[in-house]
Parts: sequence; C-alpha cells; structure tokens
Amino acid sequence: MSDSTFHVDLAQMIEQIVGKLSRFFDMTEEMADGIRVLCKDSTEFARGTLLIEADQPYQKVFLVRQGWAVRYKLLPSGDRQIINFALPGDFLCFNASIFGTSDHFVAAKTFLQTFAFDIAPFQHMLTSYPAMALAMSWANAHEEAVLAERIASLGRRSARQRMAHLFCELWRRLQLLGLTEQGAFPLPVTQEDLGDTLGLSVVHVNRTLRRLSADGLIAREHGLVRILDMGRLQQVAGFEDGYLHFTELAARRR
Amino acid sequence: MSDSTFHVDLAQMIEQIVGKLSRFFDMTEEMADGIRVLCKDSTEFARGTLLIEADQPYQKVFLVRQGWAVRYKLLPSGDRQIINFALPGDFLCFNASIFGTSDHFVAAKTFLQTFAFDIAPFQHMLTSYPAMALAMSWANAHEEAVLAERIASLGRRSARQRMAHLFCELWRRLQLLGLTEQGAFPLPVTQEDLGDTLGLSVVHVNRTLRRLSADGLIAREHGLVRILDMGRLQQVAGFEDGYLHFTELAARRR
DNA sequence: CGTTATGTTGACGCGAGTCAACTAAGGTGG
DNA sequence: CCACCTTAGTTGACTCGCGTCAACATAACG
Repeated sequence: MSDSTFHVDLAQMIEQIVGKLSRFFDMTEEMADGIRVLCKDSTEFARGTLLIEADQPYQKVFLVRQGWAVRYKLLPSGDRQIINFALPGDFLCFNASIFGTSDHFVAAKTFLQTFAFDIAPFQHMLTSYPAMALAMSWANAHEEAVLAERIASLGRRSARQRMAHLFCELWRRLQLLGLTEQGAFPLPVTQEDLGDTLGLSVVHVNRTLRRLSADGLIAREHGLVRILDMGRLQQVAGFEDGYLHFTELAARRR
Repeated sequence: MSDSTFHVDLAQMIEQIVGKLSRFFDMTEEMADGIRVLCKDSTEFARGTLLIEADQPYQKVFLVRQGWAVRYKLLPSGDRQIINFALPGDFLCFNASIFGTSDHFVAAKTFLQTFAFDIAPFQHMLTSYPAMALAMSWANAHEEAVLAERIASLGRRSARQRMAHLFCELWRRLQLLGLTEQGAFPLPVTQEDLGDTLGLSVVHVNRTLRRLSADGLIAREHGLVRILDMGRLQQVAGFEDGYLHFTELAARRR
C-alpha cells in the first residue's frame, strides 16, 4: 500500500477504477468524486497470496487494477475447482460482502494491484449513483454469464473443446483490455491450474495442449499463448462470443 | 393473465413477490406500495413454453410465483446444457434486461405462474428503495453461488456424487420454500433434463439413479424424490450447504 | 548448483458415452 | 374405453476419452 500510486491523473484513475465498464457507461463529475474518495486504499498482493478464504467473514471488496487472480473451491475430497479468473477491471469478493461470508477462496496468480473498498461506503456509492449501480449490475451479470458458459463447457464439451474455448474467451476478454499483442495473450497459470479450471487431470491438460500445438492452432511460448489460427480455434471450441455481451456494450455507447 | 389472482391480501402478495427474500429483508410500507404497482402484471405459462430465446432482445423480468423453469444453452453441436433450475422466489431474465439480449433459453418445466415486470419501472424501484436493491443483489449473488457450486460438481465430482449433490441442493432450496413433505421433494423433470444438467448421458443418469435407489439413499415415486438417508447422501455428495448462505440469512434476521 | 515446482511421456484401467432393443406410461382421437 | 402413438424409462454390450500411476525431463529459484 503506497501513496505514490496516487500521482496519476484523475481520468486515468477513473479508467482504472471502473475498468472496462467506464468505456461504456456515462459518468458525471460527481461520481468521479465519489470514486476518488473510495479509491484511497490501494492494496497490492504478492503472487500466491490468499485474498480471502472460504467460510471466513468478508473484509473488503476489491477491484483488480493489474494482474490475475483466481476464485476457487476446495471440495471435501481435497480436489480443487477453479471457478474463474479475475482480470483487470473485475471485482472480487462483492458477493462475499453481500453474504457476510465467502464460499470460496481467492488467490493472486501474479503480483496483483487492487483498489480495496470497505463495503459500507461502497454500498453507499452504489445507492447514491444509479449509474454506478447499473455498472455493478452489468459486472455481476457479465460474471454470471461467464460462469454459465463454463458450465456448458464442463457439461458438454470435450477436453480439446474446453481448452480451445477457454483460450478464445481469454483472448476476447484480454483484447478488450488491450492486454493482447500480435495474436498472443499472457497466461500466467500452470497446467495444473488449467486442469482445475477445466475439470481435467494435469496429464490430460498436457496432452491436449500439445495436440492443439501440433495441429497448428496455438503455440506456447514462456507464459504466452499465441493463437495461430483463430478461425479454426473458434470452430473447434464452438465459440460464440455473444455471451460476453461486448458488442452490445460498444453499440450502446454509440 | 387474470385479474382474479389479485384478490389476495397485500401481505401474502408481498410474500410472493420477494419470495424467500422477504423473510430476511425489512420492508417499509412505501416499498410495499411500489411493489403493489409493479405486480399488476401476473403472467402464466403452460408447461414447455419458452419464456425467452437466446439472442433475442429481452422483454421482461420475471419473478417465479409457482412452478419450475429451466435456463439452458444450446451449443453449436446441438447439445443442450441446463444452467440451473428456477424455483418460486427466483428471478428470471434479470441479466437479459441488463444486457438487452439473452444469452440462453428459459422454458417452463411445469405450469408456471410469474409476475412480469417491465425493466424500466423495475429498475426505478431498485434505485428508489435501497433495501430492494440489496435484496436483488442478494438474489444475484445467491444465483451465482449456485452456479459456482455446479461448476465444482461438473469439474470434480463423479456422476454419483453430482446426482447426490443436486438432490441435496434441491432439498435445501425447496425446504426453505416449504415445498418438501416428509422427506420427499418434487422433481418435475425427465432423466434427460437431469443429464443435461449434470453433464451426463440419459443412459448413465438412469443407471446412477437406480444405483442410488438400490443403495437405499433415495426412492423415486411418480415425480417425487424421497430421501431415505440424508446423512449418507450428503456424505456421498460431499455436500456442504454453506454456499447457499441460508443460515446467515436466518441469523441476520435475529 | 542442488532442490523443488512444473512439464512430458507411456502403459494401463475405468467411468461414462454410444448403440440398440425393449418396456412402460401418458395422451389423443375414434 | 380401447387402439394407437409418442415420450420417457430401462437394460446389456461394446467403445473410448480421460484418469491414474510411474518415471523422467526441464525450468525456476534461492
């Protein structure tokens, strides 16, 4: 937590705060003020740090500024299931703050920069600024849509299709954030993480990745995934980006 | 749609409207008035009716009063994946109203009674009454928690465990609504529906159900599931009800 | 420069899918 | 009220995708 991070101009800060949402929802100067007050508390986490544990009372709501986090569950059997990846612009622990208790773990997969809000003033801002509440609703609905699509993957897609689908999804989400480069996107997770995300064993993740590479669909290079043939990858995945609702967002802005 | 359904007293109507939420959140008389206006439009659907289709513009937000509905996706391959079951007290199409377009289908599994809200006045009520917005947040968070647990099931549980877990979950949800009787709950869905929910083939659903019966965990009787040994069923499922957050709700009320 | 986390590969087994045939139940019209 | 038809449920035989086990390779890291 350092004050030096606050010597950014307001516009940039707002951009960070509402993340991708700020591009699509109008904001008044009043809201900007409210946000400025809220965002006094910037918090950073080292890679591997737990932000919250299951069954623990909540502490804060976090907004990711930079880095990746994972939400996951530990089953009584000891197995782990990753629910989803949180990227810059995503909120964390909002639900925990509603419930008062978390039902899952959240951990930093990379060095993680966040804004941390106490729930009371955060809720107050939502009730004060309907546009912020709408943005929050959008964020929640978006997250739920991603979970629903993951359910479809786990229930009805093969290992190869799941992997391809995950890559298509990450590509689109990161692209919107401007975090892709020349057909490649960062993937700072282990093959075990991928397995726990897609419901596969590590061994099968490995085989699936190598097969996707061998087929010329992707290439893996040092924490990056390069998409070599997006058309075929989407076809393999059965990927249709409608559930992300990015195009409607862009349209609304016009 | 008939006016005769409105000759119920206000208290009962409110109870229906906010469903299980009304037991846990305080309501003012003003809110009750707002709700009364909103709920003028009661809508019923025959079994099998589609309430909304994927890629279609939204129409309404629905609150289930009675009956079951399913939310599901159709993949490009033609496979179907059921996302979840909507029970009395659950909202439908709220996300579609946020996005402006639905990313999934919603169909009535039984004769279905709902309140149908136009999105504009509904949103207006949420901004007017923070307690309603909080209740809505709770409902959203709850739904997302259920999806997250389904992800864990699909990713890391066996067919037997998934089935047991689904039954435990439905039992708890229906119990809260007072819709269980003597250890049994209604399950108005086909084995194909169960398969599309749990990511299994119909054949395997059948075998799994028979094995659970043979083991004395459940009994199936004409649209009902009777739980014969809840302790063992929960153990098989690895069921821990924390993710439903029902106990916190009850505690909050005290 | 050892030590630990991560990635890779082969052999083998099992849980769940597929195919196919049949039974039972529900609904509809004559 | 039966004859028919369609939908839902049941069971066995066979197949295969993916898990498990085990050994090893490589990269990350202090």
